[in-house]
Amino acid sequence: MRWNQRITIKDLPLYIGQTVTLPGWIQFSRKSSQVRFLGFRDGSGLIQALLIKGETPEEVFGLWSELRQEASVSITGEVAACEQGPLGVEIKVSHIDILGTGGDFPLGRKEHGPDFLHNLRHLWLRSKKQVALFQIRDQVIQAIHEFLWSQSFVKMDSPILTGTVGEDPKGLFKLDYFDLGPAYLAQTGQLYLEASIFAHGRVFCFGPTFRAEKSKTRRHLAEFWMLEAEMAFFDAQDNIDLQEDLIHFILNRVLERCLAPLEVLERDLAPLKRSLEPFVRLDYKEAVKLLAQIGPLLVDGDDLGATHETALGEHFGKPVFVMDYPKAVKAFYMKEHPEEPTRVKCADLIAPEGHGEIIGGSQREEDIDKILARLAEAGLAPETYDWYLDLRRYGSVVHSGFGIGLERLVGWMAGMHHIRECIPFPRMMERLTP
RNA sequence: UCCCCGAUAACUCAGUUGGUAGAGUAGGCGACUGUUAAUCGCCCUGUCGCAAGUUCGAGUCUUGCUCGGGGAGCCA
Repeated sequence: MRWNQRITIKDLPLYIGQTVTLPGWIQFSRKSSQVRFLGFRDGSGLIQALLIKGETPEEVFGLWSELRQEASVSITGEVAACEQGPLGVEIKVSHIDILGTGGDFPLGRKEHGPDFLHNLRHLWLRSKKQVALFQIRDQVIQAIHEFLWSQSFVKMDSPILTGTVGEDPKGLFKLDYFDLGPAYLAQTGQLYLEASIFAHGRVFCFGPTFRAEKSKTRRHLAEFWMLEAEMAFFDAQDNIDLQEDLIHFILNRVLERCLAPLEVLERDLAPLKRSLEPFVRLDYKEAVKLLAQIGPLLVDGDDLGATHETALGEHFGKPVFVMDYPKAVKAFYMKEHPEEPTRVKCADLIAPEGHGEIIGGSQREEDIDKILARLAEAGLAPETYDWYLDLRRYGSVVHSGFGIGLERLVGWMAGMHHIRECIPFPRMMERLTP
């Protein structure tokens, strides 16, 4: 049988009354005197398999002691309708082949601490909630690609090894690169995307990003996946409109296709549905005024901290764009505000429920002299950016872009407290294995 | 880098004024006619993170170290 003709668990509702053979793993087992139950998983779904005394052959019934959690087995049996379970079917076992034994699987069905779970991440991924979480992550990734490709974006992968320092000379992972001295793991693909818009108009990249910051919070990882998009002839307003449409598209997709995984994770859907409304758009100065009333106080000119973000998210109960920050707290490539030269045309999107900033974006400065001045202020060597400055020398245009932290986005939608669970193998300050 | 908290059975934790450790879960055996974290009975499980100090005596008090958790800053 060809691979694509195999029967898997998700197909079983179509096979009621028929006998099928399925390979998979035992998720759990329970028994009473007359009936024994196996939770059986094959990657496409989870189903309950029954061994019934007097009905199931004795030699199969006698295999019980070997049918331990995470043993791999091939099960043959008749598919029957049943009330319980998401698929509404179960399988009455007539034969079992043991493929691989289970042993004492270290993860039980009870509570475990984060350190223990992360040390066993390679096994933890098999558990029900983790399976649900990565189904959601996968849908988010698919939705991002679908939306952007449907809007004429071209995927232009950016380099991971880079010699140019992106924005922050600190916080970079450094390594030796042949005879050329130090190389760095990319913190952003933005400058490369800016180069690409002149060829393709609208581009994006989506890949791992590395930050050597010694961050120990539930919102930070040393390695995370970032979607970055860059658009020619988009001003700050267009940029925000696009971001809002993209997030709405992803959210609709998750609410359409991920209801079962969201239920497994016990995600309250009300805040997600509320986020289908238009997002709040708040000028930085309005944010300062609002925070003066609702607290915590934000000093005019300072960057927002985590507590400010949480307060704004709680106040509105849906995502909030905070726009046009002070120039001093933002990167050199952001476009100077035409009316207020102390500010830049940027926006961060803050997710509700304490999930913090999930998008950072801006219109880019297209005036080469202003960029040179900003580089000098920041103490960055202009010759390092010579190729980037070429983009302003040859056909410079209005353009904008943004970056989305995938794990933060997934963490918000799935309602995860900590984003370290939202990536298969998290890389943090004190954790490099598995 | 800074602040706070923690480390006791395979896991999650309790452990009183300092007197050599206990529960639940997991595991083993048994019971139970359909279980959903099943339930019930019995049994098993210890370098109390490491090192030093105080003391007749330290899981408990002191110091140092290691590891972990939460938060800040930075950012996505």
